[in-house]
Amino acid sequence: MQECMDWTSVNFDWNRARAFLVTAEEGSLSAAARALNMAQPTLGRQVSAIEEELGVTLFERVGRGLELTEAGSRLLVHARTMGEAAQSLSLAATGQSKAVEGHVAISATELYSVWVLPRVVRHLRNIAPGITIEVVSSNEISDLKRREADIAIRNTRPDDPDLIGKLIGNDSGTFFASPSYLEKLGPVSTLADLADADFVGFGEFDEFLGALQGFGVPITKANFPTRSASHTAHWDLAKAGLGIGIGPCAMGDADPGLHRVLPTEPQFEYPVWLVAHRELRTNPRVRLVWDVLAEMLPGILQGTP
Amino acid sequence: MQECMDWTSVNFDWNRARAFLVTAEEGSLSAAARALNMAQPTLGRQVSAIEEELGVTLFERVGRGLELTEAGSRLLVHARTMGEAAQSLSLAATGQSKAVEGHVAISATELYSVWVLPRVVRHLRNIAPGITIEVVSSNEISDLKRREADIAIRNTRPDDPDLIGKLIGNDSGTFFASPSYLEKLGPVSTLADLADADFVGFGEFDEFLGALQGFGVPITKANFPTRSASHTAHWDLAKAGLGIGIGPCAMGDADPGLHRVLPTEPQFEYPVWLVAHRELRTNPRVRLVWDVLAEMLPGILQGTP
DNA sequence: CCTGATTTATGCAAGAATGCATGGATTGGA
DNA sequence: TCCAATCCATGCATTCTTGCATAAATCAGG
Repeated sequence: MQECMDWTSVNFDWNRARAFLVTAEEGSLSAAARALNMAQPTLGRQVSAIEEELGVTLFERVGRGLELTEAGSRLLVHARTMGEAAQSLSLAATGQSKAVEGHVAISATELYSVWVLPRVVRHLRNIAPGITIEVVSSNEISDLKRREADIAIRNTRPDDPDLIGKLIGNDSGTFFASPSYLEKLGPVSTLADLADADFVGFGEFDEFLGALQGFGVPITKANFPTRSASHTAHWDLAKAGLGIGIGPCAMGDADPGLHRVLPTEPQFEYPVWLVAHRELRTNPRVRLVWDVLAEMLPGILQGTP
Repeated sequence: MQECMDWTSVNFDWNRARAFLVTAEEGSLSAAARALNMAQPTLGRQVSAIEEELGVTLFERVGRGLELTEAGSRLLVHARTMGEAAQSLSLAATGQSKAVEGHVAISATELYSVWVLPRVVRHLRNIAPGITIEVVSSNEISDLKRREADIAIRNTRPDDPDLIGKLIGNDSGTFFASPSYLEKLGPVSTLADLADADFVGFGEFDEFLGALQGFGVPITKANFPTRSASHTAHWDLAKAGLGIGIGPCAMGDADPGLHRVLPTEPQFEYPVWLVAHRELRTNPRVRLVWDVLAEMLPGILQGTP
């Protein structure tokens, strides 16, 4: 243990680093000031101050608005790490705070319940021991207004004005099948080669079939010898070699028991929304779970565990 | 790109996080105040402020001195991440600063020149494009006073009062040999089994032999059929299967062409010092290289690339 | 070309953080 | 047991930062 560390290099004003970070991310001093609930001149002075303190020009004053210099973008990555650590610190702190105790129910589709939520819940248990989590696994659009869940992960924008939503990003799904079935099927180079393939169906049958045909997959009802209303069952049936299934790209790619039928096609894109009661957002423990979900979901969906 | 990010969780006072970090690392408010060139009451108030801001008690006031609470230690890891990022930011900034341009010569032993310095130089080239680096590879104790090098990595504490030194940590070396030679040698379970082994010698012969015998290795001059004054040549001779060589544990463990002769024995421990002119420490570009070395060396020596 | 909206920069008063000096408390050793 | 050293907490004058109001500058669109 080195007792006498040299702190001179961390002796600059960290708040100015924060000013630099959110100014760069938001794109302008005014927007950053709004985001931080501060006055715009304050942020401008902080940015100028850190520029002088570090001896580096971070932004080029080009007309209205600022533009990152090359040095600024190189320094921004470190400011981002600081920001992420600050966010983690803040989240973990509100978790440790004895004020947040109680129960939070998260609703998600079946596949998300087994694919993304376990990690999130594990992390939540670490940073907020006082919170108990309930996972409501359902393919139905869970009714938040009836308190079946406090937070829901959905694939559509919420339309109810009482609900507040946050767009996390886009997830994508594609065709997967077990290696054994792919061997039986023979080589597949285009979607047209799937005319005689077996598919494992799930959910609303006609809607599903229509979507596939819209993508140029030449299939009919005869291509569905197996079928389940449960998405997890559908997934396991595909894994058992009974045909081609559909699931999130990141989930299938991470599963050694499944391979993509085609490397890139087809690509089903759908948005991922976090939804909650507008009033519940102010509840500290729901707010904590919300923030942790918003922090972790993008990484998980992009398949970077 | 999500345009409207939520910055509320990074909206706390980052300087207070810094106060928390160095107070925890230094162990007391007074020591932290000295390290940061601040007054002790200031730091005390900042720590109290962040405790109230986060709603978490970070320190237990126990007599004289503070003691981290459990929540505090859990939050400290995030503060450490912030601090490391802040240090990287600061270093990269002084590197980008156009003030630091010129030449810096680093002296190191032959093995360190090929094992640790390449990574450091690569990193330096990234964060400080204006600095050119010269690696002075020499087993001799390079004379800093004659300007053969600006910074030296040594294994002894500098005794000259004009030189300033910083202890990086301890490195350790042990016996390595190629798989082919280990097979030829047969099973080895204790140091006594090495009485008939071939060693590759290097450096001062008698001193080397004495040190080995002091470790309880039963060898004589007859055990040294091969020998080189160059440490890198000695290393490559061992890699070529000509006998047992000695080198840093982390370096040998990372080399697929070499295995340890014995899993833990013998363990040669030696300190690693960074040395420079006292006056040169104030030179910004030398200071930058010094700081980067101090930051990277511990990780490299412990074999965590 | 001109207008309106939006941005960055500056002046000034209020507020907050800082440093110094000091008091109170605890530990370790003579 | 007492003393010296060390540490944390508090009061107060000073310095620094912040926020508001406003000016100057730039871009988009009619």
